[in-house]
Amino acid sequence: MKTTNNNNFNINNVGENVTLYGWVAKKRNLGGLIFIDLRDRSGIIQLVIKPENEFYDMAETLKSEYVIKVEGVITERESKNTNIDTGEIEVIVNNLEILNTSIELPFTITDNTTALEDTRLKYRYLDLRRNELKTKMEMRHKITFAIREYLNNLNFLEIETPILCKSTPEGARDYLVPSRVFNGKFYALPQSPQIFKQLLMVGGMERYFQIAKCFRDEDLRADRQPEFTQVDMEMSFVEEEDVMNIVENLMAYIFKKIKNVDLKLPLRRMKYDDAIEYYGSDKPDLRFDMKIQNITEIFKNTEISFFKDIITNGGIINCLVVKNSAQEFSRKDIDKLTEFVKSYKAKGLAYLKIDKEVTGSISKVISETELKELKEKLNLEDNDLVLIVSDKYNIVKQSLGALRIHLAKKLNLISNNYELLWVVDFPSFEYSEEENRYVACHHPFTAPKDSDVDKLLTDKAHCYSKAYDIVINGYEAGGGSIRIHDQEIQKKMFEALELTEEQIQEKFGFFVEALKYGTPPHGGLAIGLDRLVMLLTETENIRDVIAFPKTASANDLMSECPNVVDEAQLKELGIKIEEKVDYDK
RNA sequence: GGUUCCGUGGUGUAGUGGUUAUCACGUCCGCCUGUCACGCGGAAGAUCGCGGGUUCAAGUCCCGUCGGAACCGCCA
Repeated sequence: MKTTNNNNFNINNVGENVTLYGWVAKKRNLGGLIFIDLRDRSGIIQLVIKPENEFYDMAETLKSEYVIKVEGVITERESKNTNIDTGEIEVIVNNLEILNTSIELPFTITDNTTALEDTRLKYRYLDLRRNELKTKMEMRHKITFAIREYLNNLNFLEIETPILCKSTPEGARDYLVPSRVFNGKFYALPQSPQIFKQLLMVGGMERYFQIAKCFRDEDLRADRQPEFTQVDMEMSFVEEEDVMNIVENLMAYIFKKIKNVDLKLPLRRMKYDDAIEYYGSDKPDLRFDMKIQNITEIFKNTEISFFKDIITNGGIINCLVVKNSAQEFSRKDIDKLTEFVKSYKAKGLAYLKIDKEVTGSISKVISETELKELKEKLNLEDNDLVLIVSDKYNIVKQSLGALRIHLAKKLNLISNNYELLWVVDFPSFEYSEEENRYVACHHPFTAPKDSDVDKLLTDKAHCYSKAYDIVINGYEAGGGSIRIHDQEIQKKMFEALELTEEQIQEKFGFFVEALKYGTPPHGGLAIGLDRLVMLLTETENIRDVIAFPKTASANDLMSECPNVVDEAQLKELGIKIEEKVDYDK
């Protein structure tokens, strides 16, 4: 097979005869002399066709994105172009063949395209020809390749698990696939290979990994697609530190190889409760400081009525201090921030601008003692801005946590470093206001801390689990846990979740059965590959790192899926659509 | 399910209720022998997403709908 690589050539190849294949990226016809930028995956090389050349007329007919084959001689350029790698040379063409033509393009294939994303999504195959996407695809490949390399060296086996699975109503909504053989029955696409990887441990595989496609029928976000890829891992005979150790070393390997960044190991461990307390998030962004500060105590005897009400009702008062920025925030800016925290259910945003004379929403009502204590506790200086939310614990933390990120972006406080950490000691349960009971924070196979096993039934609020998330720059890049391998503890866990014996059998019967046959202690983790690639390619949009992504409403603008199917197809599956929506008009 | 923003030639845009709907790139035609964002001259190209309403008059205002983006809910 002939392969060419335009970018392989340089000044040392002058005089060589070469055969090149590629796309016409640009034609510059000077009327007697034609230059062509020939593009392949590796880059651009300039072709020259002179008037005396027998292929001159053919060259004149070339248009953007025609596919051509040329033979020619590598020659040193008269005038160099420092913008491209091959800028010192050009190819004097002595044979030209048009392999294919192209109709006019919807947008030009260029680095700084003006075309908006929806246009580019519709013609994704053209967008992929642009450097930006091409580089990201290459990067994604390099990352997955490095992962395979690393895990293979650690004796992991790559094993595929089913895509057609059993639906379980817990967690995210399933994508369902109707069964033709069993009318009325459905498969579900996996939300993750969770159960299978644990069964592989029961099956004695000891160390497993998979670059696994996962599916969740939930609404999308800038960093969330309905189908995405996890680097799924599971190991036998491990404890929390073993898993974290392997994964952070894998990360270090990737960061070194891809970005030449040296990670300092071991990575920092932060308790979940602390992450919430100081950063208002279980995925804190540590690239800037600005912790959430608790100032409830200062206002315990306050006369400020809405603070008083909050405290009486068991709420808290917390704040963020924006250093040396008070003057930058107009009343209008503060109003915008208020709207921002309101979208996180906070009732409002009180603020103080520190200066010789303190101003701001509560400056008239705050007592002298309170102000003095506040200044001391927060080390306030002139031109500091104090932003205060008072409400129920969760609302305060969540809104200030989000505001913290918002402000950092707005004020450009975020450093260029990569900040990785482990968030550990997740609670086993969280209270569901809706259901009026405790529900599992993670899946029901997550092992509780050894010291908390006794609390499973008696003190759910203080029961913590052997779960850990790896966080990079404020993104949850991966998460996992040590699983329950002891049947008695598993029974207790089901009991804690108020599952009846029937429900357990119906949902996880085969799995609970498997646990009885000498299940080794095991645990694992799944890395969100798309997010990892996002972070390493420095984009904030998950679509940028997926070859054929879906839009925010889970459409594929290119293939136009999902689509309506044949009546006959539905009939065969025994499916009737009750309300037909006419999507065409 | 909710909130906010967006939709105008192929692409990206301008457009205080009354214009022949702006500009740039691209496309097409002509000229041009060292360009690389080539240059110069000319031309074509738009049911202003769709439907309804208000008005003497709607790209512009209102309602709905479809499509796109971000966020909240959701994502065990």
